[in-house]
Amino acid sequence: MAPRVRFAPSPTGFFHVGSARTSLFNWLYARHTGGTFVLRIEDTDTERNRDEWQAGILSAMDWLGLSYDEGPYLQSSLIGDHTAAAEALYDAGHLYACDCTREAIDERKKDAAKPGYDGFCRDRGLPRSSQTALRFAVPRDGETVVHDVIRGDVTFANVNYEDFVVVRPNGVVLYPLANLVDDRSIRISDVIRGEDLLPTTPKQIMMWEALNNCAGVEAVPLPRYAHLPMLVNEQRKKLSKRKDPVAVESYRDQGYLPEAFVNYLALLGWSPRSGEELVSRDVLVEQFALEDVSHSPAFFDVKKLTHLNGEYLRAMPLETFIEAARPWVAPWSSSWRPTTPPPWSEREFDEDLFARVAPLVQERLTTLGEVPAMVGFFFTEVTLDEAAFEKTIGSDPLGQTMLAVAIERFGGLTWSATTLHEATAELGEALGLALRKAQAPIRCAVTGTLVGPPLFESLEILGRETVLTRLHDALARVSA
RNA sequence: GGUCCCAUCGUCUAGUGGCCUAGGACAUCACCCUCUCAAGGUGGAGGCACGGGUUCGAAUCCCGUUGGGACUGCCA
Repeated sequence: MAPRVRFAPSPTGFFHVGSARTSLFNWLYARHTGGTFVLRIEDTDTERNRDEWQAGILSAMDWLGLSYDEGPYLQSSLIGDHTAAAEALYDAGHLYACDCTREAIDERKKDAAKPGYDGFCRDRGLPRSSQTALRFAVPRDGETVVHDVIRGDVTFANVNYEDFVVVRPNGVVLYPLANLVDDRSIRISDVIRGEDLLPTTPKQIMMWEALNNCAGVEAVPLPRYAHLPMLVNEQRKKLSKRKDPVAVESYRDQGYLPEAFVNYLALLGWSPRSGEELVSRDVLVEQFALEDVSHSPAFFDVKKLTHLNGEYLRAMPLETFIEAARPWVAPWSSSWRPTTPPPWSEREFDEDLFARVAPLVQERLTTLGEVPAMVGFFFTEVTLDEAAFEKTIGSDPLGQTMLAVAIERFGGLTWSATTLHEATAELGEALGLALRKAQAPIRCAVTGTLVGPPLFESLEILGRETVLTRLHDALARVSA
């Protein structure tokens, strides 16, 4: 039977790169096997749950192209199932009432050999009330084995587990059971999730099997488990929402492409058998195998992501690139827009002009967010880099001469990149300047900086009038 | 503290007992190309955590040590 996998985020913050990776691996597995990818939102933590986070998850998944086949199911709408399962477990004697307070437990724990709850109420036969939680009676002996697809069999001795709380005094069923009941209801066959959940898996297996033996409960086969290695930061700690730059949305904002992001994420903890690193989504789907997932944690390296992004950017057909850049260069005509607007106005911007400029910048970018700064001088006044001006013009008489002769020569020139190139070379030569030196003051005067797109093509596009004006302005600035 | 997981260049990884003088990619350094900056090309430096076994032979298998991490909630 085709696998059924699920991604079950809780909407308690920005969509996290770790979650994105988990989601991607589930998606890849489903697509590779022809299975079903189910989305379930675990929205039962009313304290931290927020609608905007939920919308954020959906939009980030959409951006990454992680399409789901079923759902989204809302965990909050499945609460009836959770309660029914808890009742069945209670009736079968797997759950018992406990009225111990945290303080009482901690007090007894002081001189106990083992930390955690000591099973104090297990045999007290307390009646259920609004003051009692329900705990799962963990077998005192034996062991539970997790048959993990990635790690092999992992054995846990049952004595290491305390009788954990399953239902709060107010009747709310807690995560370990709720999550498992939903997986049963939705008939999940393969649970692919972060390694941080490996130690709690035995609890879920115990409850799953207990449930299968309860009267009136349909037996459901245990899912296969696959625990993915963690994503860590430079300190080798699990990525933290608080301290690490993990919001997927912020990568989109900076101008990373979804294809590059997906490609990079897939390479964290997995590598295709072909050994290639630039891997299209189709090839990812074709080659992905859970068995090939690595065992050790991976560091999320933005530098490598950035490199990959540059590769994707350069590989794009020009028209695709122009459209991809739209949110950054013409946000007013885009349905989605980054937080930082371009330094020009809608009136100043010119679509056709940008189309001519685009090929000049496409190959020198790593992210789309860099576009506005790189092409700003085409659409608005130059933003002068003072240090660059001082170096090439302000304190350099030859630079000033260069500007003066250029103004004279450019005035009567047939206007093209080639002729501008030749003219500049000749003028420089006459002054004993190599082309790299000769072009610097012109570049600075016209673009404001010493680095940028190819100069002569830029001059051609900018036009004689603008170029001459800027050369004059730069010269005037010296005498001022 | 307890339980569990993990361990190849700085980083992501290839490697499943001989093909390993350990391969690739990012980052880094040098040079080339070049109107700047990129891109590209060429080359360099850089790693099997340690100690025992097993074996004719170990990065690869076993044990131990060390190191790192996760979990240990009436959050999800």
